[in-house]
Amino acid sequence: MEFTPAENTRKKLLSAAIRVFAQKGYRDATVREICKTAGSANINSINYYFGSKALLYREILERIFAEYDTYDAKETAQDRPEDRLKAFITNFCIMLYKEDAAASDITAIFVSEMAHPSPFIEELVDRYNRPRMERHLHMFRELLGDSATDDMARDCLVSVSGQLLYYSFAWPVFSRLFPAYSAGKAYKEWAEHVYQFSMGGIAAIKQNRTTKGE
Amino acid sequence: MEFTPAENTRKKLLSAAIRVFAQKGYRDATVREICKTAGSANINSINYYFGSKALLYREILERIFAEYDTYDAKETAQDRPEDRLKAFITNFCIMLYKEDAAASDITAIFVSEMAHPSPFIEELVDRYNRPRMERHLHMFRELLGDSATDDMARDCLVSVSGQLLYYSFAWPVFSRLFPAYSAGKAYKEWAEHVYQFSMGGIAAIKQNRTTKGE
DNA sequence: AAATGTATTAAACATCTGATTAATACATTC
DNA sequence: GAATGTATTAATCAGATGTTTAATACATTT
Repeated sequence: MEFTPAENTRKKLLSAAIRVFAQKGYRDATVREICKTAGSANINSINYYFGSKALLYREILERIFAEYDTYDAKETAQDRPEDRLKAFITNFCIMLYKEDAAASDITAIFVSEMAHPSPFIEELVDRYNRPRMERHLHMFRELLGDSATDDMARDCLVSVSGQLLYYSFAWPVFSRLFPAYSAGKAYKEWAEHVYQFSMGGIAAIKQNRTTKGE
Repeated sequence: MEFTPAENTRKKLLSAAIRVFAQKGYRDATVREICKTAGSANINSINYYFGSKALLYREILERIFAEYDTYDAKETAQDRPEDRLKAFITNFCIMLYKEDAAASDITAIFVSEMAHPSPFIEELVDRYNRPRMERHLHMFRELLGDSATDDMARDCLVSVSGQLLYYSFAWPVFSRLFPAYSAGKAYKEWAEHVYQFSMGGIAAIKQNRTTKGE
């Protein structure tokens, strides 16, 4: 399958934009740098192919949705809540840290949205985060047992999410503290640790609740 | 104790800058908005009193160091590693989430530095993060027991830090998912949860290591 | 009272950025 | 082969931003 020259330029702009947006964030990424990264494409190219910088960014977000949706099936296929938690953690680590530059760039954009939201944050939350959050809350209630409150499930969700997201946004600090650590190499061990740590944490919360309740 | 008019203007500029930097980040904060927030101070004021936007930002970072140093004593005073962990978690939650606008603004700047570091990041890591990291690694090795490796201690440190920092940087997403949640009101309960969850997690890591090792 | 130093204001400058326009080259179609 | 539509380039615009300069007001000192 061949592409027209135009489609090639468009594709080059898209992957260049993903890289630059991931490194600089939406605001700090300039159309000039994106065009330069794409291989000396003209400044006008972005407006020609995408309409504006904002619409280019929007199209990239669309690709994030599509990419992430493919991971959901692996998670929901599991029966036992422990296995769903394990799949959730593993998938997230793969998405974030596997040595596939494209994938980790996409996630960097996603994390960048958290810290400095663009005008598209509402849509992103509605389409990506909310449905997953509902699923995960249900999963934690199963893991915590009958005496679990909604607040407990939410706190556990935050505990796990916080661990998973740490490297993504604290990397500039962490990498200076542990120069030898490579997130790309270690993501399997890290996923295993998060699972062990979280199962222990959930057990402690569950037991604490049971103790208090009797 | 009275201040000269100049000192008043300088102080007003400083607190206005903290607020604006916290909301917008270093790059997106404009000197014009800072001056406006300070009460219609002239645009030139920042260059007059601080030399430049960058030097103003640097002075604010200095204040963050001073603020955070005051919390260290409470933590290191504890004898048992469990109590130090509890103090570490509690202090962090107070710094991050207590309903003191000035403190939470300072933390927002700190977190913004993590995700999108300014040229001052090296100094910030050296002066603030590294000494604390060493202390905390030591604490986790104590909690994990003799069979603990450096990697285990580091992973547990990340697990706790990730939980603590989650709200700070994921707030734009989280607040849309849980509109009723108030980080300022709930910081005590959150600190208690992180402590329980983390002690359970540490126990699980410790036990897993012991099981494997025997 | 004059002189000096500090504080404030207003205007302008230089740079960067997203967007637009006009012109040109290329390919396809009729 | 002319006409039409697509792709690329170059030049320019309008707005925002950090900084600088010049002028003015105020306070203190001599």
